[in-house]
Amino acid sequence: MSEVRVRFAPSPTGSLHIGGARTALFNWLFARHNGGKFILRVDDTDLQRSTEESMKGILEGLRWLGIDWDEGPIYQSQRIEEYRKFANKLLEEGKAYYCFCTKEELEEMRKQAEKEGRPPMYTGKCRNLTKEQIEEHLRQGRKPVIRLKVPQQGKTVVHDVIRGDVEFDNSTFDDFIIMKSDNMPTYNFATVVDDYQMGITHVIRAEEHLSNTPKQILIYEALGLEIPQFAHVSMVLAPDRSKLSKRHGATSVQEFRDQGYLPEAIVNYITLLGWMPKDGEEIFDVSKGIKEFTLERVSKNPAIYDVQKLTWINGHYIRNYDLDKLTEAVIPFLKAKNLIREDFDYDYIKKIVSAVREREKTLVDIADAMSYYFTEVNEYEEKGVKKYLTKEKVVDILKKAVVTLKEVEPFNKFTTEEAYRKLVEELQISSGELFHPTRLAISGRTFGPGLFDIMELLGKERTIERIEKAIDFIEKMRK
RNA sequence: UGGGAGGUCGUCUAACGGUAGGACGGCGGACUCUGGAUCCGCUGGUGGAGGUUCGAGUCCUCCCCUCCCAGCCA
Repeated sequence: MSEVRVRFAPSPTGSLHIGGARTALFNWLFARHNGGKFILRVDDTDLQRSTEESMKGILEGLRWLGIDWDEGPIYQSQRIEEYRKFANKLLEEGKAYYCFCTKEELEEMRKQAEKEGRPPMYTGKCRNLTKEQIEEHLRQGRKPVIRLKVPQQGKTVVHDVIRGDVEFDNSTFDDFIIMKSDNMPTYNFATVVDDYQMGITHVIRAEEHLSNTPKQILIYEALGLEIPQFAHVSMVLAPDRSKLSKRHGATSVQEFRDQGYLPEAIVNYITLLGWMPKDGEEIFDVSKGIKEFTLERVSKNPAIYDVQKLTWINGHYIRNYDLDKLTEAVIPFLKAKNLIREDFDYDYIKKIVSAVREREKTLVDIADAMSYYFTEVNEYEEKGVKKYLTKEKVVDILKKAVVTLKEVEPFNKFTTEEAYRKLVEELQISSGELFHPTRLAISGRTFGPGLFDIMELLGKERTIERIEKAIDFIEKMRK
């Protein structure tokens, strides 16, 4: 058995969306599981739509996810002579031919088929041109495409590792184009030449290409090349079951990254779209995926991605990440919110992250939850105001809290909690009557880390100052 | 119109022809401050109709639904 060689071959015409990332990941897992090679190829023969920016984004997204490639990126646009060489071989052997049909002629065939209720197909009009006719057309400066001569009888069978044998009747194919009139290859042709020359053993890709596969097999056969194994993984669909597109909200790896998802969480989640470890445990790290991944256990169903489940998984990773690593990950989000500049107190941020991580599910949420440690509290949550700051005794309670806190030394979560509980007893009130207004005063919010954690992190001075400010607010509100 | 693939709780995914289970979500409860964290409980499914079989999510037939391909895009 030769070495496993698989490839991921994105077209640089858009972002790396989660469906593509999932396909790349399955290829990568398969390569790593089998001690083989993962090759990155770039299908950039659509010269009009391919962009450098898109290419960069895809590479960056793969790197960020940790999907490293062993060879490449190999650009199709730099291999045009290879495709032309193989096309000429087919021409010389009479297995392909020039077609001079104009776009208008092709359109006419399409309309005729529609009128007769047939599927649109090329009629084979140029299939049997004489050498003289061909030369005459060329002399006139007409630019032909090259079409493969497709056998008109028999079946082509795709032996799919995931789905089993899939049969196609050759009569359903026309003589499809392999080289365009601009002398660039079509997708099906370039793919065959590349996969052969790169020694690809398994073509693992999305199911949308299953219907293209018999055409590729016909090309392999015409060229006399050995056919790789195919595995078509199911589509990842949008929540409305259509193909992923921007109207569905975040779909790309970059967008999820910008929303504060961790690469490990995304990798864990997208692995579950069509596969699962034997023990059924859904949180696992990538080494376990590498150890257990096989194509035979890949599901055939289309999958609809679920942002809520991804978010739940992300929360798990946030709670269990190495604290320093998590702090480093949060810092760009703090900067994006202008909460910190270049000279920040790393240890202080780390302490807050540690307090905040238990209750948040994305890095954006964490940064948001940290804002009141860095900026002044100028607003209070409206529902909190109504619920806690309109009570008759709240001002007296908060004034007494200030007096009490001024005496607390050292000022940490234990001493503040002890002082607060003692105050609750003295005043003969419920804990809530003291704790809730305090939380709102010092954070502006009704939820968050433990109250005494917040106090310790803010420090004595700011805690007291904010409570006093809230007292002012309440008194003004009462006028 | 032709060809191809699929169909298990709302979503993802398990189940040698032999007990339909897990997770997320939703609902409820517990947490001597919150709850948008955590823990516990509940809820909820084999698209439909036949057939084969002692026994069908699983095998067969028909119907229905969804997706993909039929671009000189990939």
